This record gives sequence, structure tokens and C-alpha cells, in this order.
Amino acid sequence: MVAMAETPADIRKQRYHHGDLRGALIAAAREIVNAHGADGFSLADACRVAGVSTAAPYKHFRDKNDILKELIILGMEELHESRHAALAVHGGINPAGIAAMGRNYVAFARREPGLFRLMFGLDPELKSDPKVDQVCKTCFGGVIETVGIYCATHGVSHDPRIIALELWAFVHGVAALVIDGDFDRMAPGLDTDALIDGAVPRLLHYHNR
Amino acid sequence: MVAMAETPADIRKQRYHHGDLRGALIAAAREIVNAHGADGFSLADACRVAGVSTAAPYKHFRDKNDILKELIILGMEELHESRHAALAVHGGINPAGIAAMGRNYVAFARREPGLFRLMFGLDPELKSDPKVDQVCKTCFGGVIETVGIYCATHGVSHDPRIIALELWAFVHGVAALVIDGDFDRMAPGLDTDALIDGAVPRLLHYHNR
DNA sequence: GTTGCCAAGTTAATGACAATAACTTATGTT
DNA sequence: AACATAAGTTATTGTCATTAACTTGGCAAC
Repeated sequence: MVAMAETPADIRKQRYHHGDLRGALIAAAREIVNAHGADGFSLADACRVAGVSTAAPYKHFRDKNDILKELIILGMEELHESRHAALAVHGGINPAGIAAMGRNYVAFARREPGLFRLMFGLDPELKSDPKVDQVCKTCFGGVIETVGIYCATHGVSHDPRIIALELWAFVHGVAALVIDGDFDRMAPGLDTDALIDGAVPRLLHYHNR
Repeated sequence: MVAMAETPADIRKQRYHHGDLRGALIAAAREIVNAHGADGFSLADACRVAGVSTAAPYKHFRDKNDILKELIILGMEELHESRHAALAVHGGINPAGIAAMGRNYVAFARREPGLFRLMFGLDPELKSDPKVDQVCKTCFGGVIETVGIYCATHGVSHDPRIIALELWAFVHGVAALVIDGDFDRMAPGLDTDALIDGAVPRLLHYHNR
């Protein structure tokens, strides 16, 4: 179902030892997850891409979930880091910067829909892992912290955690409805960046006219 | 992995013909999907619950996806109908009524997380089905229509479709983050009803002070 | 250098599941 | 009473996850 790696694997093809099978499997898994969703991902497919037998992954990962956890960690770290960049470009902690964070969140989901979906999946098994839990807290905590600073520096009296959760929910909902095609179904061609830019200021203004 | 039906199936146990296998499989699938997610659902499990062989479902459904599509249709219809009830209880088309619609949306997701997740899944195969597409449009269109009436009757000048999509995204994000445990991770014990009641009025006020 | 350890591969086997084919049983219509 | 057919069955194939038992070859100690 998935073509085997050709160009970069040719040299390794003959070798018994892969060199960096762990990395190759993670890269393959990421592509497959984004192309077919986490449900459509099979370890066997990733093995075909990497050019190894189906038993090989078990030297590097405990089981299928273990590689998915690795993907979640990678995704959370990248989302967290890209947040800083988005904020910096638009002049720091102000409404425009916070809106840029939101646009960045949605852009991430568009770029890697399968990974995004995996990161915010239902399976408690995946996110109960201590390392995954920690990276989630770091990633989401950054948003709450940023909004907290905004509220403190702009005289917003309401609980900044509540405002942060509202912003997060809104932006997360946009991302989810975009990638599953429901926004396209109801409003084809919708400019989601404009949607975010329009809504974020209203969500920031709480008891602060 | 799933216990067999006992009490109500005892009589049918001896019968060659089930009576209403289609309905029984849909009911079983719904429970399994909510308990273990759509990924954790196997047709074989549903067969064990219904007490039939694993080939039996194919007399009633084309394939596994076909029964999942049926669940999506049921879920969309129920969500659509419960929306009317929520609106009516809280005095019709006003901010309180629209907030009640939102709380109802989240309550639905809490009640049937696996079904909700299935209804808003990534797999294009499921939602490209004409009947599924139609029921989605009806369900989501109701929200847009309601917000449109609110805007018309309350002198809101901005495009009601935009406001409706913003409200939908917000409420959808709350539902998603609640059922996947991320709200609990970052804000244990959060009152999501209060969150919705707080945010909805701000999202409704667009160029309308 | 050779020896031998062990990490990183392999093949082979098991068990669950989706799907299909070929067969059987009841039901209800004529 | 006969039989057409809907609704079941068993049996089979192919895919996948996972484990066990086996090679292979790179590297470190001697």
C-alpha cells in the first residue's frame, strides 16, 4: 500500500544493519499517519518503507503505541516551538501576536492533519504516558502563560486561565473542523485566518471595555 | 474482549434467525465505539455481543465502514434534534438559548465521546457518502440558521455565517478538548458550562455595542 | 589481529480481524 | 405442499501485531 523508499535507501539496501532504523521508522510513520490517519497506519507499512522485516521495529519500540507516542512528543514539541516564532513575528504579547499564535495552530493542523489528530486523540493509553503528559503540559501551559502575561500587562481583570482556555478551545475547534472537512462542507473557501483575527480580540475583551 | 449479550438474547439464542440483527449490531457498535473508540471497534466484537457468526453482518451492511456510516447518521440526527430542545428550554433565539445549544453540544460529546469523535473524524471515506453528507449539512445548517435569525432580530450587522462558524468552532473545541482529557490535564474540575456561558455573549457581539 | 559479546537484524509462528464464497435453514407466498 | 429467498452458517484467504528463536556483523578487550 505504501511504496518502498528508493533513492536514499539504495546504499543501505545491501546492509544487514540499517544505520538509523529508529529515525527512519519515525519518519515513515509520520508520513503514513498524515496520509492515512493514525487508524490507517500499520507498522508493517512503515517496515516496507524502511525496507526491513516486520519484526525489526521491536528492537526500537515496545509496540505500535510506543512509536505513536514518539510522534505525539515530536508534534507537541514542534507546535510549542512554532508558537514562539509566531508570537515574535507579530510584535509580542498583544492581540495581534495572540491571533498569530492561533493562526499558527491551525496552520500546523493543516500541514500535518494526521499528526494533529493523533496528538488530540481519544485513546487514554497514549496520553497517559508520563513523557507524553509532560510535553503536553509544557505545550499547552505556554499558551496559558502567554495569555496570563497579556492580561496582567493590559489590565484585564478576569481570570486569565479562563480566557486562555476559551481562546484555545476556539482555535482548536477551527483546526478540527478545517481538517475533517466540515468547514469546507458548510462554507467552502472560508478564510480561517480572517475568522481567527476577528474572533480573538472579542475573546480577549472580558470585563475590560 | 466484549461480553456476550445475556438477558435479552436468551430467547433468541436457540433461533437461527435473530429477528433484528441489523438493529442489534448498530446498538452493539454504538456501545463499543463509545467504550473503546472507533479504532478499537471490531465487527467481530459486535458479532459476539449479538451472538452471531462473524459473517452475519454482511447480510445487512456492505462492510465495516457501512455500519460506522449508520452510526454517524444516527448521531447527527440526534444532535440536530436535541439542539431544538435545548433552544426551546432557554427562551428561544437569544444569547441564553444559543449558549444552551452550545452546552448541549458539549453534553452530547461527553455522553457519547466515541460517537462524537467518529462523527467528526478524519476519514474522508465515511463522510463523502451522500446520505452522511446530507445529514451533516442539515445538522450544521441548523446552527447557522439559528444564529442568522438571532442576528436579524437583534440588529447585528456582521455576516451571521461568520458569527455562526465562530460559535461552532468554539463549542466544538471545548467538546474535543474535554473528551480527549486535555482540559482536565490543564484545568481539572473546570466548569465548561460556565466557560460557554461566558464566551458565547462575547462572540455574539460583533460591531454591535 | 583474533575472539567473542551483544545490538540489531532475520525467519517463522500464533492469534485477531475483515471480507468472500459456498452452503443451510426457515419463512411466507403461491 | 413446494420453493424462492432472506438471513444465517462454516470455511478460507490475506493482512496485521506480536513473540520466539535464530543470524549477522561491528566493536572492545585481550
